Amino acid sequence: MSFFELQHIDKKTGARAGVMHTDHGDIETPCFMPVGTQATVKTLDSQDLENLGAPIILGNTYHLHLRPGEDLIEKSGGLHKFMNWPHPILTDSGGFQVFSLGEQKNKKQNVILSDRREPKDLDSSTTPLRGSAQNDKTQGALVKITDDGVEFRSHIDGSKHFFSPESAIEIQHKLGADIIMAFDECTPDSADEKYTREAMVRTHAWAKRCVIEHQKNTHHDYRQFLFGIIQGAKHKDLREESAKFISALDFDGIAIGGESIGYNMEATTEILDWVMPLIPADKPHYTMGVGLDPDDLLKVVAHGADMFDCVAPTRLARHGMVYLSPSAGEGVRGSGSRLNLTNATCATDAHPIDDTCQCHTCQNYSRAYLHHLFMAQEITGMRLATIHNIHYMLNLMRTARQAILEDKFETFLKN
RNA sequence: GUGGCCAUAGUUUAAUGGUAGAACUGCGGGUUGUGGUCCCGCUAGCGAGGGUUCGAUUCCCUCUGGUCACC
Repeated sequence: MSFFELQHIDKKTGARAGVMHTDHGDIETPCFMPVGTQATVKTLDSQDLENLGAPIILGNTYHLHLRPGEDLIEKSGGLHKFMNWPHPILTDSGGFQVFSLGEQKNKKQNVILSDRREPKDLDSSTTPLRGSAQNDKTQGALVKITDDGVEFRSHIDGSKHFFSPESAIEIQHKLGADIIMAFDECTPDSADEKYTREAMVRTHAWAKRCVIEHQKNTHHDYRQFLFGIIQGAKHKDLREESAKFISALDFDGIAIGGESIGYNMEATTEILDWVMPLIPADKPHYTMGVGLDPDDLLKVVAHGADMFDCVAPTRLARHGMVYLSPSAGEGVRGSGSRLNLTNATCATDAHPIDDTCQCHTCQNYSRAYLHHLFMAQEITGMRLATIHNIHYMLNLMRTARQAILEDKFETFLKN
């Protein structure tokens, strides 16, 4: 059986419904993938995820390599057995951390290398990303990027580490996820075109090396699928070149990465318009980092995306922010598409978060109770809010998929 | 009972003879291929009374409350 099966394309919008077949189960698309960086979707355990019906979750190579280490996880029987999750898993390669940890360091040092809101022209080609080290004792640590790979410092203890395309794939083989990602470099949008091209060419060379390394995989008796990642920032010519290059390699799926993807939705949909016609239709399309707002999922689905992940539903939940469906009227309060449970108005509100929601949290608990848990900083509040937000995203995708199968996705978008 | 010291925002505190600054809390906003991290706004204060002074949160007196020492 082939890995990906494209089942239907919505006649009006082009939105796709399909299914990915893995040896740990099928994943119906479009699908939202909850992020479980350190072998756990924060505050939840595998039983919670089972109850939510999560088809697949993410893990992160960077974090798991640093702690507890891929060797221990392999000895434990792989990620699935280690975390007692028998269903599909995807691991990110760690390439994004080069970008994101560099960003965090920059903020700590008040060095503006890349301002996401108002991009500025910077000479990034000669300025290595300042990296790692939330620990200021390791101040001055740099992420060094060469054609060989990336040298970086651990955010845990400041120790030096090195990722190459080969080692990133080898680590992911040991971790044992069903879907693994090529090692890429995510360039800031503020980088100039010269540097962005250099990074893209490097990412392409790394992609080829990842494919070669992946062919040596002998770690498991089940299949691991490898996805390539398109880069090129906001440059149309680079994006098109990258889409063609990555599509020509022997990848099982195609991802679209970059700083804008998921953050700037206008740019995201424009980039998808550029690259989608160049990507094979018989492979799944993964937009990395999309899902800050539930509507964002629908926007990229309408542009041909099949899978996406975002930390927003879980991170927002831990800060008391929960999603509200458009139909959550009926005496409930909340502005826009989400509600802050820590708001004083929730203190005496006997309603659930969302009267129309079928999740465990909304079926059993009031806003007043959840407000209390957050004000008292009780960890159960985070868990219950996380359950709600994950349910919201998964449910949104289930209903979207149904609409696509019935050629009703356009009207679905309007409601 | 006597003597000393103290009293500034809900809390802990800073400065000042020309109407007070911060931290935490509180209220609200933000959040990318995850830091339960972090960031940004806002609200909120001179214990009471009297005196000196053009003007007192500041100097003086009394009261009230707290605190320490001694008896």
